Amino acid sequence: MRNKYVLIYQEMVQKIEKETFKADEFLPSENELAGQYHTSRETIRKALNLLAQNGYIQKIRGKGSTVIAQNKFDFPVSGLVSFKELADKMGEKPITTVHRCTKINASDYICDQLDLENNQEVWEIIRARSFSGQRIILDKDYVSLKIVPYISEDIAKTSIYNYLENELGLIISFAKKEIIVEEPTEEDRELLDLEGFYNVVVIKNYVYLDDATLFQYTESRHRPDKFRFVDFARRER
Amino acid sequence: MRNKYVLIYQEMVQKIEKETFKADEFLPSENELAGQYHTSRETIRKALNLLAQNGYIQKIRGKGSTVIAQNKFDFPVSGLVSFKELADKMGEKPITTVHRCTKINASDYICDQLDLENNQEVWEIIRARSFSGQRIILDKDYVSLKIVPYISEDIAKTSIYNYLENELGLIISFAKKEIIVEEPTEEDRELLDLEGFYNVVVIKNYVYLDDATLFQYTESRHRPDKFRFVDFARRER
DNA sequence: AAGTGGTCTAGACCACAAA
DNA sequence: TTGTGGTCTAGACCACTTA
Repeated sequence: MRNKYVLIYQEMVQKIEKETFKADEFLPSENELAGQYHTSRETIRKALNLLAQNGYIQKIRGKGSTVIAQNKFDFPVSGLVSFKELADKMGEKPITTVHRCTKINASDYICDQLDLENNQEVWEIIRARSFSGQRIILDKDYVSLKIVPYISEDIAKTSIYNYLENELGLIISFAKKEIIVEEPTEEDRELLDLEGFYNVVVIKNYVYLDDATLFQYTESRHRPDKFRFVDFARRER
Repeated sequence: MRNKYVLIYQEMVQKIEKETFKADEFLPSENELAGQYHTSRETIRKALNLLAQNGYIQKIRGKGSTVIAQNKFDFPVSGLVSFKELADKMGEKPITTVHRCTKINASDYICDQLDLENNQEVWEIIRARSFSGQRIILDKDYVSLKIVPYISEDIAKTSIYNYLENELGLIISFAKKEIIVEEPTEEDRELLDLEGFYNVVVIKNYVYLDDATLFQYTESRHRPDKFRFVDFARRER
């Protein structure tokens, strides 16, 4: 049994997506919902705040909470998502090729990115992702050996996140992300089908655990025509 | 006098940025803070949740709330920011050139983006942004005439957001944003110093008011070497 | 066992919108 | 005036960490 407010949130997401609650209509008031769910108003408010944060509703003081149209984007991904989760949402079946999955002494650049002492050991995992025969994305992962003592090529082939969370019991909590555009490296040209494109989109991802330790640095290098980033943002007051 | 929890949040942000609370150290417990601020624990928790959402702290059950290092990015902008606010943060002084600021009948494409009936009137504002003599960004704004009856070239030259919020009293609430990479158009080549770059980064922005009405569509077209997007994201449960 | 953060409650008062 | 969402309180119980 999960938290009440999360359950209410999930149920309301369902209702919005199935259009039991339609776009531009008002939800029942907080007091009504509190009655319907046999709970207190503050608990309802926690659920509604989750809906607002994730772009499902807009709360309007004195009036009520109105449902925001979802159609503008078919692909409402913002935040921290593994490649596999993301591909699932897009309904595409990518093929992963593992080019490297070995322990190395971290280069100066990687030490810097992962806040490590010089020459500490890390896992280096390099994988290409293909969609309909085209190699579109190059993922380069670096994970501290202290936190993850072992990774196999098989794991790299399926889902590292699944292994870390379900097998090792690590809890991934937040990430800092940077998106820039770069010239392709030799490695990009070799491992991707760049088809004459002169740039790659690079997503640098710094991933942190539950206890706020930085444990993974990832570069996801995309062919520019296949890159898309979608975000929902509330204005800071 | 603002809300108590916002005041507490702001005060704690100050303390984190001035390193009264240092990275990797724990904050006082929620009960202690409630005592210090002469308030209830739930109010302290609202302030701490704001800090967590914005990447200042990580809460760890059973232990406490630890301060997250800020240094990883000098430019922690995520979300909805006008060009001018953004340039201010970067400490650069851009020059704005207004190429167009006129009423037009919206094209099919613009009607589609703004959810308008055919041929409704909108403001079209096209502006180039120069940094140290280089024209780097092309901003194309479309605003429904129904909501904003008048915009002058002078306003376009300074800050439209300032005009909308402070003069017209509109309250901008949230935005949906999409980032993609495109080939430059003729217009891009004409109005930007592309310096041989073969791509532009396009940020499509759908801006909504307080009452959840869509009122503005903006395309911000960047030279790829000058584009950078930074995000902080918590993993969805 | 003691201290921490996470959830939930029942009630109060406020600011705002609409009739 | 009524109903809405926004804030705040004081207290309860729980799950987890550490000693």
